[in-house]
Amino acid sequence: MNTITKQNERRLVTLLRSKGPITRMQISELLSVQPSTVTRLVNDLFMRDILEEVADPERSGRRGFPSKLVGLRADSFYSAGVFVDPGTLFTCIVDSHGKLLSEESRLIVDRNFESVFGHAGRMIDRQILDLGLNRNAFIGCGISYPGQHTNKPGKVLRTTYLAEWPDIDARTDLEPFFDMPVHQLNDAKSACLAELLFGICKPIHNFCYIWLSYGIGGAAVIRQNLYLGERMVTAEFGGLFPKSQPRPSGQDLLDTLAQAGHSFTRLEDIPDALLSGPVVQAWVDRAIGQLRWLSLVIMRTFAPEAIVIGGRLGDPILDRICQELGQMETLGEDYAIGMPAFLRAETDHKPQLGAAALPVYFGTSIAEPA
Amino acid sequence: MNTITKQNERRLVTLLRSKGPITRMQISELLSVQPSTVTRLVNDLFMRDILEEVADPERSGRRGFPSKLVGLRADSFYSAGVFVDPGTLFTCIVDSHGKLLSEESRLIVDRNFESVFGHAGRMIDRQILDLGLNRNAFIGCGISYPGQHTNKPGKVLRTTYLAEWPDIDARTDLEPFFDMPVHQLNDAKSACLAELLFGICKPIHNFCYIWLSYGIGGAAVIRQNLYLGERMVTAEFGGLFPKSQPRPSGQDLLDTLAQAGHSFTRLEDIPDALLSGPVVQAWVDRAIGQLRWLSLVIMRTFAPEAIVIGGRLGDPILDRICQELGQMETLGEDYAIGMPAFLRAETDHKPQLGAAALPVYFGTSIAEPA
DNA sequence: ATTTTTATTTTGCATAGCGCAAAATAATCA
DNA sequence: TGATTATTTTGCGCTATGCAAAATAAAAAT
Repeated sequence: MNTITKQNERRLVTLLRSKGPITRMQISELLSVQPSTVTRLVNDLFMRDILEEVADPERSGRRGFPSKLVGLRADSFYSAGVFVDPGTLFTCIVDSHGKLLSEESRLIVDRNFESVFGHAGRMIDRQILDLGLNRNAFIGCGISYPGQHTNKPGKVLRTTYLAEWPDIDARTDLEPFFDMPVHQLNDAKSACLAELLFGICKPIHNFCYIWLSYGIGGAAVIRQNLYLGERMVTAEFGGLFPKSQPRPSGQDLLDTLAQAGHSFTRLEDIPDALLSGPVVQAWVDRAIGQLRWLSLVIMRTFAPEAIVIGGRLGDPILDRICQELGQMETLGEDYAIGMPAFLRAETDHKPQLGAAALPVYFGTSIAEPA
Repeated sequence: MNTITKQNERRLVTLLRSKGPITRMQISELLSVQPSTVTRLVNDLFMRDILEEVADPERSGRRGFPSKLVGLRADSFYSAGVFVDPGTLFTCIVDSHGKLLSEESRLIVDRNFESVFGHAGRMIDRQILDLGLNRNAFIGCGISYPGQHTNKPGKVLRTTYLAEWPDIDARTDLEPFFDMPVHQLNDAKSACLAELLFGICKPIHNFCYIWLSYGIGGAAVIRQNLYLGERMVTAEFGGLFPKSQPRPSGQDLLDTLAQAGHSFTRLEDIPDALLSGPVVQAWVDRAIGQLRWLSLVIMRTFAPEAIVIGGRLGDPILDRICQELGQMETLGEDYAIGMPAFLRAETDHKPQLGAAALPVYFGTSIAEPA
């Protein structure tokens, strides 16, 4: 694989992903390096087929050496993603822009760890073959599933749904199934990376992600870097809610519906009629109040520019939550600092995109120094 | 001033401050650089009188080239600190280890901004003269006072006590009074830096500081770096408490005592007898419950190794709070990750030390890359 | 049509920083 | 006294990058 290792190379790639194609002069200013350094950097990455020049539509009729835009090539590398829904296995291949090139899903009948990842590996292999891609054009494979990270570095707590799974280490336990570098993060943190690299957060340097799925997860991005701490247990927003009422998770929604006589196991199964009905609406109203409080906590701790709402609750609910939070004038009584932007996640429909974002993030991004 | 600019120089200084004197081999390993690089780095800093060799008491009777310890020189530079208590001006000079070389305080009679900082500048000048120090051996002067940072970069919100003050920018408004680089941060964040550089947190890379003074402030240190975000309004823990009961601030303690018939304006005026009496004890009990909840919030967001308790509430109260929090088995019902260490701040008796820590931090520390 | 002006990009040169390998050093051990 | 050992330094070369001058390709002026 065509690895991007140098400090300034990664800074450049991160910049271009965030800004889209820009001129060499802009690169020079934004990276605080000399134009000559940009030339060498860019030429080197051209030769390695990582960057390309694209026509500048705005640039015409102006004096001086015509500037050309430099951008990331979509086909500079590819990434594979595996998302393990408790009942279904989702796999996909994306290009370096995060465009979904192929996807394949499969019901999980045998929940055994070896069985699941054996299938996942074969599904990825098949897709690479079908797309006619070169295997070593792959920067890696990302694995994601619901669960809370433990203190052990590189391990993810087994979920309640997959209770028989062992604590899994990406390198030793998963790599044999995929024959490429493997990265692993839980669903919330992976989804957050998909927004950062491929979605609505591309231009945003500091944000927090509230992941509303069957459970509630979260992630914080600081200076375009996922904040993991040393134990990966940071920004676990689900655990913050007071126990006086149930936290506004998808599981709680299912429970609420069940109590009203509508039993479903999966969030996707809730019919639209019910989603716009009074039971769900009342639940959403309560959730918005709770999430407003959570947003206050986030602003008092991380104080990000934006709070991103995403998850698997579905568009009707998440859109409304995001919209109503965004219209609020304040988050609390003595809340004096400005309101964050509330953004609706773009990539949460396909959690396998989050998984595919992991190798891109760990393989091409970098922390800016303070 | 003998500035420390190079990346590895700052990494080395940060390392030595954190670890104390260590051998060149240890430096090589801990910084992941070649021994030869250490030699050059260290020799360069020797010549600039920033480092010194100290005898290794443990190293004797062992084979091989005897290793000598390399440490920071106490006199490599000095720093000045100004802390503005609403009623009193505290100034000090410290050496590079944070040892207090001199201090001077003065009641504030004229609260006018120019008057206060005019006095502060002259007090610092006098102390430099008295100590016989060279003015350009100073890395800078730190200014600290209670208040919440605003969104405007480099500005500190004027406190309620000093309401007539304008928003102050360190560079433009304060530098004229001191004739050296000036840095400015509120009381909580400055105190946090004093613990990081001079106090109990020297060996700790990730911690959060709960500052219990007349108000409640906070700060977060991530990988030995103060986390300020872009607006400096991060980790404002005081704003997190539910409004159902008053937040456990010094002001609340004074109010509580006043209601019990004991009126004081300053926390230092509370007599010991009262501090060990039932009114204060009951207040502390309530405070511990509230701070336990705050600690849970901190662990769910920043998930630091340690939570540090400091402020101006005085030793009897703060010691007890810290001790009781540290003995708890859990922070909440479904709290599954390990307990943080609860540490009692060492430098909070002298908030001017926090101010003096600012130039040291901004002038010699560095963020480690992720 | 040619020259000038302009903004952008590239080239040549110099230097700082650091890795690698070999040498030097100062102690203990045989 | 010489061998062994751990640590530190020296010599060499490479890479990344800054700086200044040159080259480039367009518009504007002549």
